[in-house]
Formats: sequence, structure tokens, C-alpha cells
Amino acid sequence: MRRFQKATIKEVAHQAGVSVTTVSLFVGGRESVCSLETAERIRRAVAELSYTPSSLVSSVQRRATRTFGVCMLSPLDPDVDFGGHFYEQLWRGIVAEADASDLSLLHYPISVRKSASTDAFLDGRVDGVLYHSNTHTDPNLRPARLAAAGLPTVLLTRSQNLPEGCGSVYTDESTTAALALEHLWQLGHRRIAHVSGPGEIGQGRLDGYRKWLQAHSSYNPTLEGSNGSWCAQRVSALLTEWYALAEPPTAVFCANDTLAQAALALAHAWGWKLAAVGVDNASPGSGITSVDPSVEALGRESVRTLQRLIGGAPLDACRVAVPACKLHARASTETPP
Amino acid sequence: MRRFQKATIKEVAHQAGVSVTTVSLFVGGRESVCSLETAERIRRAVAELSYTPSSLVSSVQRRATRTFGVCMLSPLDPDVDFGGHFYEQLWRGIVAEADASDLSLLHYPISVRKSASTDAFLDGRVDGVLYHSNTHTDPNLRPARLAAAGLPTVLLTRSQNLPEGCGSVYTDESTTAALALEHLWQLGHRRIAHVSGPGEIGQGRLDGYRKWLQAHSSYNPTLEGSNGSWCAQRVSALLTEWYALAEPPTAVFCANDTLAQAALALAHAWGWKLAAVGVDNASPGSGITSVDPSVEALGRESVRTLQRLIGGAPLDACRVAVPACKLHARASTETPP
DNA sequence: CCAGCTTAGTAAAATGCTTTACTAAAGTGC
DNA sequence: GCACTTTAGTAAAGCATTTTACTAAGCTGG
Repeated sequence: MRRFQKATIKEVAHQAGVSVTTVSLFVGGRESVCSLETAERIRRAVAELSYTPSSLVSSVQRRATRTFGVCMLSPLDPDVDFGGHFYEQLWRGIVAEADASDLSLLHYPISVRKSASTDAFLDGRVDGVLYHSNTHTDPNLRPARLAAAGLPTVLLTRSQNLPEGCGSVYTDESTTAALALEHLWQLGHRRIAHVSGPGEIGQGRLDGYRKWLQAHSSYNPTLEGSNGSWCAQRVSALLTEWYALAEPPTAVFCANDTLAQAALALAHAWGWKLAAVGVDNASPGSGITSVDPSVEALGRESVRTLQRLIGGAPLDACRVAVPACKLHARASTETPP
Repeated sequence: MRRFQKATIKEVAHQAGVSVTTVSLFVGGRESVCSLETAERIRRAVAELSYTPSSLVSSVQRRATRTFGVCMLSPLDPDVDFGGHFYEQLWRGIVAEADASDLSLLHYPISVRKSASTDAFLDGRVDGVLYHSNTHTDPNLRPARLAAAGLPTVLLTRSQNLPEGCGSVYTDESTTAALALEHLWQLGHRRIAHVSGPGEIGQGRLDGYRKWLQAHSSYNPTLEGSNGSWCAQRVSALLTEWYALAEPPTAVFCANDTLAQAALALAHAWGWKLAAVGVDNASPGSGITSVDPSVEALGRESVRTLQRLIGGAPLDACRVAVPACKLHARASTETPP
């Protein structure tokens, strides 16, 4: 059995001719604990033996591992149908924040082990778990189980239907809508329609749309159309209806880029000068003005929230809505009404 | 500080009215160690307190963590230009094998932290490291450092230029070539050309091509053309040259699918009935017959090799070439010469 | 009935570290 | 010169386990 044998603190202490306590204190940061001469001796011994403290034992002793678990539908998963670079950005945000806070992450790719249990995280290896889920009904209720066992758990989800005891981080869809509408409003559009999307995300954007319009225009007839899916099927029916109005909308805010693109194509075919804004910033090359939900920020914030939760923050301080931060203006909103 | 407080073995022992040793023995597997009645008491106490042994302490005591580190250019990395689902398959293989062996994996996504050090793996958290690298010259020589520190390290690479002290797993490119050539040979092709690719991978396939042809046909002029990159630029020049020969090749083995597709398109345009075989099985829909390098098997084998290395196997037993396993016959080799 | 074995269980040592509570020496103020 | 503080360092307890070496019954066979 080739076992990885590290030097122990005992050996360092012996080599430096000091006590274990002194080495521990010195290595643990407070260098002021000993005289310059002793410090130098310890430093040398550490270097010679290439000593690193065992994180295992340290973790036991401090009752904290400075490690968190990440459960994520792996970006490698073929089931993933999110547009754009959703997972890439999310992952990047998570890792960046973990690095910044000097945390390790134990990655549990749920995609590959659909039926397996995450209870392994309860063995004390992690201080908390970040659980990504786009469906709010995990069949095994895994995050809820972790939380119930007392392990700080943050759910990274766009859904607001949260299991008990978990923190959560999600995109604030009302800001998504607000960004789109502000942009259109400033360009002079007053009759702005909305093609909404399915599920809780679609609902969130729709709610945001309604709220913003109510706050800004009392006189304007609200035009909204629901759409059963993210695909562009029903856009045609909606546009036909709106085009027939006495005062057709001059702009449309669509719940994602695909819908926006479809709307734009139709309007263009009919010679209708319609401005369109999408969401996701999925295809920068397409010329669709789009709200970027800032997935990387979502990733970063989720790690911060988990840290707060681990740090003892009350649960309701760990329910965070991350605002969409940017709107990328492109050709699809170039011409004023 | 909300700390995850698990029940300890002490509490279980107390609740069950037995000694710590008995609980440890019982939980540790050998249930025969105690009477049925005691066993039942312990079982109940464990359930009531939802006790799980601390993996941290167990690892310390057994001097093994049953966890290995994975350094991989994250599949999420935009730099990744591998065709097909390389990372997805590799990851899938690694995770599958880890699951099968009941190992955990600590994932260190190198892409996102290009400059950071992997020395964190030396803190005793892992029994070994699986390091994926497509460039054989890691600027920081990270795998070599790990190996030098005594941590069992397996390099997952297509390169054969290995740092000292590491195990390695790579695709045996000679079988890649052999599979392609056997297929063509059986179809009756005798004049088989080769468009090689860049780097060590290209070289490996070229070598395999030469070796196979030497073994099978002494009379056949070997036609090979090198290509500075994986893109199809120079294929045109090569094909022009070959087409002008008295006896042009009837088939071409290309170092990847992109090259094969390019060759086929050109030949088709010229009315030249040329069969083509590629490598990677990148686009099953394209009709290109392709050798599948079996990346998933590569992933699985890499984990097994790491286990062997950790288990104390000598280093040269941990240098494994995984053969390509399958050839997908498609339209591009349908017509005989 | 007792040597010898099995069964059921335990106490204590060990793992490698951190932390607490201590000591001894040196320095400081008056 | 004496009480008091600071500095430099240490011994020992504790963390949650596993493992080793032990004990005390109970059973078997002659």
C-alpha cells in the first residue's frame, strides 16, 4: 500500500528543537508568538520536511472544514437544455468566489448519478452544500434532507418554491423585466407588449412586467400573451392579434431570446417595425437586444450566501434575489417607434 | 456560528448502553461482533441520533481518505476545442468508476484557476490525484510536483511525454489506426492514404498507420500527408496531389472527422469515389465512418489505474494505453473501391 | 471439575493537530 | 528590591474515531 506519508507536526517540532505547541502556533499564523531565532528554526524545519498541516485533523479540531459541497447538474450533462453558457457562467462564479474566500469545493455531479443519494455529504466532510436545481421538485428531496439533518444548505434555483430549512439564491425577475422596459421606455416606446414564458421563471418575468408598467404608465393598455413553452410556436398567434389592434404595440419584451427572435422575424416579414428585447443574452451575434441575468453573479452570491448561513445568519437573511445587471442593446431595438 | 453538529459515537454508545468500541466495531461492518440484542440496541440508537461516522476522523485513523482529486480543464471551459463530447464522456467515465468503487472525488477545475497551485491537494485530503492535461507541458509542472511530494498521481493525457513519477493513461493510437485500416482493408481497399494531424496525437495516429501498413502490405505505396492543424485547410492540396497519381488512393484514413469530411467533400466535387474514415465519432449524423476512441473507457481506466497506484502497484504497471474499441461504419465507406 | 476455547464486550492507546492553562524568565515602575 | 506585566515557550487535554490488547463469562470435553 503506497500511502501518502506527510511529515507530522511532531517531526517538525523535533527537528526545530521546540515543542509541538510552538510549531502549531507559528504555522497557524501568529508569527509573533516566538522569537525571531526560533521562528527561523521552525521555518527551516518546515521547508526541509515540506510540512503541511493535515487538513483532516485541523478540520476535526476546528469543527469546520472550509469546504463546501456542490451538487450541480453537471454542465456535461446532455440533458441540459439551458441556452447560452448557463452552466459555464454559474460554475465560473462559484469557483471564483470559493477561490476568493479560500474555500475548497467537493463537487458532486448529480447528473451522472441521478438516483444516488447526497447523504454522503453528511459525513462531516463539508460545512455546507450548494445545491443547484432547475426543477423545484427534486424527487428525492435531497436538499431538504440535508437541511433537515442540520447541514447548512443553499438552493440555487430560479424557483421560489423552496423546501424547508434551505437558504436560496435566485434571479430577481422583476429587475429583468425592469431593465428591458426601462430601455424601451427611454427609446420612446409607450405601447409595450409582453410574450411570457412557462413555469416560475416565465411567471416571474410576467409579474415584473406588470409591476413595472403599473408604476410607469396608467394610460397604456397592457398587452401580454402567455406562451406555454420557450419555443416560438405561439408567438405567431399573439402577434397576429396585436397587429390587428387599432394601436399595435411598438415594442415587445419577450421572456427569452428565442421568443424575441421569432417575434422579430414575423414582424419583419409583415413590414411591422417592432422593437424586441429578449432575456438570457444567449446569442450575442443575433442582433437581439437582451437582458443578461448575470449568472456568474448568481454563482458568486450563492457561495457568499452559503458562507453567511454557515456563519450562523438567520435563514431569512439567506434568501437572496440577485438582480439582473446588464442589458445588451443591439439592432433589435435600434429604430425608435 | 451555525455549525453542523453530528451525533458522535460516544453519544450512540451511551444511548445504547454499550462501549464506544462496540459501536465502532458494529458500525464498521463486522456485525457478528455482538449479540443480536446488543446489535438491535445499537441499531436503534444509530437511527434515533442519525449517526454517521465522521469521515474526517476515520480518514485520519485509517490513513486513507477514499477520496481522490480530479484536476481537469473544466468542461465548462471556453478554451476547450475538443470535438465531440470529449469532456462529457471523460467525466462520465471517471464518475462512473468512482461510484462503482465507492470513492469520492474532489474536483479542482484548473481552467478557471489557471495560475493557481494544486498544492492544496497535499494537505492530506486525498489519497491521489487524477490530472488531465492535453498539453504535455504544464507550465507549473503541477502533476510532477504532486508526484514528487509522494502523492500518487495519474496523468490523463494523450501525450506520451510524461513527467517523472506519475502514472498515466492514454489512448493507444495504434489501435485507432488499426481499426480504421482493417475496416478499409476488409472492404477491399489496397491503396489507402493518410491525412495526419498535428501534435502528439497526430503523430500517434500516423505511427499507427505506418506500422499497420508495413505489417499488411509490402507492395503498396504509402501515401501520407501531414496537416499542420486539425482544420481542413491543407486537405485540398494533398488531395490534388494524390488525385494526379497514376494509381490514386481509393480510401483515406484521416486523423479526425473534420479532415475526413473535408476530404470527402472535395473528392465528391471532383467525381472521385474516395472512401474516408475519421476519428472521434464527433458527428454521428454526418455519415462519416469514424473510429471511436472510447473516451469513457479512458476515464474509467484512469480511475482504476490511480487506485492501483494508491494500492502500491509499481509505477510501470501504472502506464496504461487504452485501445480504441469501436468503429462506426457509415456512408463514407459504403461503396467498395 | 477444570484446562482450554469461544463469545461478548471493554479500556486504553493511537491518529495529528489546536487550544487552554500553565511556567519560567526577563523587563518595568516606583 | 519587590510587585506586576510581558514575552517565550511548554505540557496536557481534547477532537471523534479505530485498533490492539485485554477481561469475564459461558461452554466443551474428558
